[in-house]
Amino acid sequence: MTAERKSEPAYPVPGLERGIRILQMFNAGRRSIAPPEIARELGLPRTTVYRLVQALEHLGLLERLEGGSSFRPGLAILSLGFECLASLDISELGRPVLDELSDQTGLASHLVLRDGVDVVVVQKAQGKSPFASALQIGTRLPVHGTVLGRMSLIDMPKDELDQLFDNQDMSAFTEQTPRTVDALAAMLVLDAKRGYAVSDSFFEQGISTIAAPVRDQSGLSVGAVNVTLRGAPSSDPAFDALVDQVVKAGTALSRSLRYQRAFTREPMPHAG
Amino acid sequence: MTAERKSEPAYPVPGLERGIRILQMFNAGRRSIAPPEIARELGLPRTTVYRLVQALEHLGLLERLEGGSSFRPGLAILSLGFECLASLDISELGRPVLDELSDQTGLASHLVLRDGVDVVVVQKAQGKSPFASALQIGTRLPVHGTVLGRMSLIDMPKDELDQLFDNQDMSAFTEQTPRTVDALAAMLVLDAKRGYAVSDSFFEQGISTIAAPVRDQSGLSVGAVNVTLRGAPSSDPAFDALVDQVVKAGTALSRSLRYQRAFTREPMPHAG
DNA sequence: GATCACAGTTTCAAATATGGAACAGCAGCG
DNA sequence: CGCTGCTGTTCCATATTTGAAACTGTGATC
Repeated sequence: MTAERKSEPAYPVPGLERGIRILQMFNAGRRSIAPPEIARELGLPRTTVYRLVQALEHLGLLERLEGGSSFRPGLAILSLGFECLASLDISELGRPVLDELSDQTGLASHLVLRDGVDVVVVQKAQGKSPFASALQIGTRLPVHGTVLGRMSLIDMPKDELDQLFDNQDMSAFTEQTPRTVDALAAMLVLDAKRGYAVSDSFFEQGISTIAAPVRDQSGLSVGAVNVTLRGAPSSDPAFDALVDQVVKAGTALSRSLRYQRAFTREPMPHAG
Repeated sequence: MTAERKSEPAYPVPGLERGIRILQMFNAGRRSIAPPEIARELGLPRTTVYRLVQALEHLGLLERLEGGSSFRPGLAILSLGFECLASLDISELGRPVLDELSDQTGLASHLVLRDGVDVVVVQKAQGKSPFASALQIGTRLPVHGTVLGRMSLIDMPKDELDQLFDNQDMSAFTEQTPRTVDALAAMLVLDAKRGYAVSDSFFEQGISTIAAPVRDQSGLSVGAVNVTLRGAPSSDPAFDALVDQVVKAGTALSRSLRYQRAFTREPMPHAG
């Protein structure tokens, strides 16, 4: 599911990798898991799973569903550098921009960053929109199958694209999903020229999206911002205004990012 | 730093535990760490640390600061069941309540849940307050040294308190911090009677807090809600109104929690 | 320029975690 | 009722990870 980095792990730490894989099994639709499921899905010996689960529980990363032997994520998850990610420059600086975007449009807005062949939701705002956002912080979406993903890719040279999707499956979600890197690249050319992208119920049915790129200090797109709305955006009378607002939010975010990232080196050299 | 669970791990998975400890070294004031620091602080062999760090990088949990060999948390952190925690009942349901509280008071507000001898910030709202909240989601605060913590404890029987703090150090942050369980218990009696707690620059200098308990379906306090303000709250002319609003938010959150948790068992039994 | 301290990497024997096998407890089913 | 399949747990030999030692490179200090 999650993008694999390079192919070979160099030096293995199986205990660690497996424990992490267990935690990664949880998502918005999967809030509790029992050990046998883990063993089956990860292809691990039962004994090992019980040990891992015990260790994770001991660390507070898993909590036993009362009574039973199923587990859900524990609060200690939030101690895993998340506090750090939450204060991540772009995420923190992005907040006001997203808030304003949502306020002005009355729509839910999201900021995503690309991570391999996924984009990850790192910040969102809901404003006073009647419909809550469908995306949670931390949600991952396939980069090739969403406008948010495509906006994150528009500055990537073709050879890097090839490399990125080498051996990656490009499952089709709808008929419009590109199934080859070439098809994707063709879409990206258009996307780049346009400077924004619109999906009529592209990834999720009934939810449409208008997205614009977010660039870092090097001027290359590293993520995207969007608003989500019900129904077909192109039929919305305020469509052009909407696009304009999203694009503006994108450039505002890019500016924050450019400004900030230069100082990301060693904000607080630990005083040994 | 983080609360240890039970004393003995039963069955060890050193690789996992150590990897997790590395990730836990990051916090709001510690955004990047170099391997030698890790080795020193965790008391691990250098070789081992390099291997662990490599494994974590491979998993996308750490990112190499460009050029150097220091690391910061990677976006894959957000795949560790965090999406699940983000949609955690109380956290999700708490949002509107916090938003309203911040809107009405113009102050930053926070929702914390108790986890061992810490409380963890699981949700926050800033409203249009001129000063941003000092607390990040995921931040842990010592339960005995903060009003948020004390509000989370007010329903705990003395013997459980003793057990909880058995072998836990109760460092003093200010002169008012209770240094023994007995002293804490005495404060809690008063806190419980009052139904809220106020700190004049208690934990952090210059920042004051008004907190109220949040109870689960069993009627016992499991967390707390607060607003933070600059200066001394007791001198604020709207003090009584503020307290009232915070307490109301607390009971509103308690209601959501009571309502929701009953269904937390197996929301989506995986269709193996 | 020589010396020292530290960062980063590789090797390999030794210590350790791992997982197969075996057992008990339960539920469903013929 | 006994059989079968699944879960949870314990034990122990073995295969694996681990970490001391050794080596290189770099930068500070004398």
